[in-house]
Order: sequence, then C-alpha cells, then structure tokens
Amino acid sequence: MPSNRPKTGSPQAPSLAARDAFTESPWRASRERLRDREIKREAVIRAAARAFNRKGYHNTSLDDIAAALEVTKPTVYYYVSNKEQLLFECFVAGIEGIRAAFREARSLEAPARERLKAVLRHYAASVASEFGWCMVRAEDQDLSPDMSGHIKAMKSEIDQGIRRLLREGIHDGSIHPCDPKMTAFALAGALNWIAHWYRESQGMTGSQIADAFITVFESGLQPRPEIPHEDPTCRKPKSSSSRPGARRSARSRAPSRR
Amino acid sequence: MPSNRPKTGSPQAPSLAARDAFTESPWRASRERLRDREIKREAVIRAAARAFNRKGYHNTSLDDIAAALEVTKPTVYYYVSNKEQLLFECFVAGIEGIRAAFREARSLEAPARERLKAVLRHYAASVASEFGWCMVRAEDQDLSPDMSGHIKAMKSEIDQGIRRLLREGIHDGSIHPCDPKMTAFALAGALNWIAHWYRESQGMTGSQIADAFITVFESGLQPRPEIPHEDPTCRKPKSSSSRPGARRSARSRAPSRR
DNA sequence: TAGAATGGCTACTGGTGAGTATGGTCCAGA
DNA sequence: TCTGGACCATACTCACCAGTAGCCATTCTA
Repeated sequence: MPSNRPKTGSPQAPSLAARDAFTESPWRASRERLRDREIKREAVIRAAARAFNRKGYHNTSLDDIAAALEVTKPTVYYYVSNKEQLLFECFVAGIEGIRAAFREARSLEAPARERLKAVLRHYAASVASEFGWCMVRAEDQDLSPDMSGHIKAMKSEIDQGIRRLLREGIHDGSIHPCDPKMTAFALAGALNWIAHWYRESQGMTGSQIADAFITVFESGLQPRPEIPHEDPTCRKPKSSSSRPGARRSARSRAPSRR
Repeated sequence: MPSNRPKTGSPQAPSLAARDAFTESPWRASRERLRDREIKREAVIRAAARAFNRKGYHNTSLDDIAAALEVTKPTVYYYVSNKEQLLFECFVAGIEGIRAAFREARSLEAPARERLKAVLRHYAASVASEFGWCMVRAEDQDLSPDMSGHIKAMKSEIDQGIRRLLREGIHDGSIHPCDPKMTAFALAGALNWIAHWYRESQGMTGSQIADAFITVFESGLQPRPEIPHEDPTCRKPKSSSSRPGARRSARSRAPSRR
C-alpha cells in the first residue's frame, strides 16, 4: 500500500540507521517547503524508536509519537499503517546495520577471527544506536505472526552468520576450538544486552564497548601464559581515549589453578 | 502503598523460587479445605510469572492469570495489591536465587575464579527458571519509581558482586587481568540473554548452559598455546597503554560490604 | 482559475483491561 | 444459633488508546 507516490528523494530506503542526528521535526521546516514524504516517514519511525527506547513499546501511545513531532495522530497514520508496523520498521532499521556488517566482512581478506571482530564491532554499534532497543527488545508477542516470522528469520540469519564465522575461525586456526552454537549465544547475548544498559550520555561509543567486549572474549578469564611477541598486523587504531582499565600490571601471577 | 495486608504466613518471602513444580491450582484442593493463604499467594505469583513468560507483561491481563488458577480477578486482588506488585514479586523471586548464590560462594574456600563459576552456574539456573523472564525483562517503565528503585538496587548489587569476584580473581591470579566492569557486563549480558531464547523443552538445563558459557568465557576465542596447532594469526596487541588511574590495589579496599 | 492531489486536523468509536462496589458463603468461636 | 471475618464471585466503572470519518487548507497542474 505505501510507496506509490512520486519519489523526490532516493528510491531506495536510504538506510535510516545510517543517517544520523536529524533530531528536528521536519514539519516545522515543511512550512517553508520541504515536502519529502520519505523524509517525514523516516522522522516518524525515528521518533517512534526514540519513544520506544525511552518508555517502552506499550507505554508509548501514537499520540506521544505525534506530539514529539508536533503533529497529530492521524498524521502519523498518514505515513504508517499501524503501531505494529512502526515497531517492525524500527527493528528492520536496526538490524540492517548488522546485516551490512556481514556483507562487508564477507569481502574482507583476513582470518575469520578478524572478520568476526569486524562484525561484532558493527553489531555493538547497532545495538547502541537509537534503534537498538527495538531490535533487541521487540517482543514476538507484540507482533502479528507474519511480522514475527520475518523478525525471527532475520535474527536467525545473524545467528547463523556468527556461527559460520566461528566455524571458519576454528577451521583456519584463528579461533580456539569451541561449540559454535553456545559461543554465538554468549556473544550475541553480551552484545544485545548493551541495549539494556547503554545510555548515550555515558561517554562510550558502541564500538568502544565492542572493543572492550572483544578483549574479554578474546583472552578469556583463564590466565594466559605470557605472550612472546607482538604482532602488529592486528593492532587496532586504538583511539587514545583510554578505556577504563585497559590492562593492569598483574603481579603475583600464580600459574593457573586446576 | 503495597503490603498493608494481614499476613497469615511467614512475613519473609519464603523463597518462592526454591519450591518447585507446584503447578496445580491449590483452589481445587481448597474445596477440601486447605486454606493456606501463603501457598495461594505463591500460586498467584507463579501463575503470573508463567503468564508473563509466555505472553509478556502487557499482553497478560489479570483475568488471564485468574483464569489460569480457575478463580476470578477479585480473588487475585485479594492476594496481591495490583499488577505491578505481581511483576515485582516475580522479579524478587527470580533474583533471590542469585543473591543466595553469592552468599554461598562467599563461604567457599577456593580461588575467585572457582567462586565466580559457582555463582554463574546459579545465575544461569535462575535465568532459566520460570521467573527468569520477569527478572531479566521487567522494564523500569512498567514500575513505579519506588519499585523500580528497589530493582535497580538489587541489580546493581549483583553487578557489583561479579565485579568484586573478578577483581579478587585478578588479584589472586586465577583470572586473567581484565576490565572488571566491562567483563561483568559481558558475563551478565550473556547470561541474562538466556531468558530470551531458552525454552525448557530444548533439553538443556540452566546449569548445562552455564557450563557451556563458562567454557567459552574461560578459554576465550584466541587460540591458546596448549592447543596442538600453532597460533598463526594475530595476537592481541597488549599495548601497555597506561591508564590515568593506574592501578588500585584490589585488596586495599577490603570487601567491606554491609 | 478550476479542480485534483496532497497533507493535515478535529472529533469521534470501540475495545480492552485495571481496579472496585457489593454481596454471598463458609467457618470458627461464643 | 449468632456474629464476625476470611474468601471469592458478579457485575460493574473508568481511563486509556488504537484506529477512523470526515472536513479543511494548501499546493500543483492544466
């Protein structure tokens, strides 16, 4: 039903997640002529994402979303067919970033662990984005079986992608042998959970969090014997903004128990 | 506002999580005389937990819960002051298992990593319990500021407990040096996420999942030298980037909790 | 300038569900 | 047998909110 209308902008959905910080309501400007239906539609979806993020899906009414955009509810319905679709679109906007990460990683010439790390970095950034909440916390029960099915399929695609990278890494020797299924669950869980605690204010960006998590997941809790030499090939840029607790000089390293 | 009601049973919450598999509605038996208010109250809470787990908080009406118990809504209100309190009690029932795990671990004579593992095992079991959903997915926005505050405090207590174990482990050499905060986030995230995918039917118990996760977290993704094949790829940079806050003796501030 | 799109608003409907008023029943103790 | 209290049901109220009907305003097009 939608999108049978003269597109002035790009015909492709212009990566809602990518475009950033268009926080102003375009209706104001619209008074001065800026009628781009697609832009407005995106603004609706982004406003919904923010509201869901702040108050939860069920505690957000379409009146709230409309008010945030300084319009009325029927206007929102002019761009979107119902509330459920709104949630769905937010979800898709969020997950699209992750899917793109996989496509990108696929073209990378590097050991699987490096490709996995690249994916995880994008993953964390997506979860920390304004669509993170919707992507992670949208409940099956709030969606029609149809849309719920779509979402499950996309989630499964991501899951399988991680497992595949793990298997490849085990195979090419860049990843310690492990159970790909459970490892993927652990990785995805840790990353998804970011949506529960992350608030932009706190100063860490999504990829900084990702780097911290990657460190955790790479070295593991069990003490490692000293590492002989450094291999500069996989040194990350490491923005000098020192993360809290990058590394502590561990003294009195008792050789691993057990 | 809540809990201004004649308590006939024990005043303390009697570990709802512990008692198990009392799936039958006690009202039937009540026909034959079994008026134990506390038991019925627990049944209400457990029924709520199951319903929330299956349909989500907002998609569950008190009529649903009442129907599951074969009573009517006012009966539910006889035992519980409102829907929010129900959610809160479910949460508490879930988290109580984890708090108990910490108490237990504290008395253990073992390196911190072992104590941490013991906690994580209980943690996973709790998240996989019927109260897992409530514990993990209860949204702040669905609760009054008062109850939300309580919940945050309890969550923070768990978080701090994990961090402390990590610090102790780093100090006693049983845990590889890491950033306790981010590591705790990663651990908790992976475990909490269990509530999103776990279904009892799938054959794994909570502690089996925990063991699988522990393996993942212990060894890490990076190949370990002990492993047959030589690690051909990148080692982690391990730049000795000095943090501003240098090192703080983990022991100096003794665990002076409570 | 007329008429068609297009975009938006006011003012509604209908359903749902939290919470309650009220009253009946059963039981224990006097 | 009476009385009070514990327990539970019927049958409501009330508020909120998703979604819609229908009308008005502005802009585009011929």
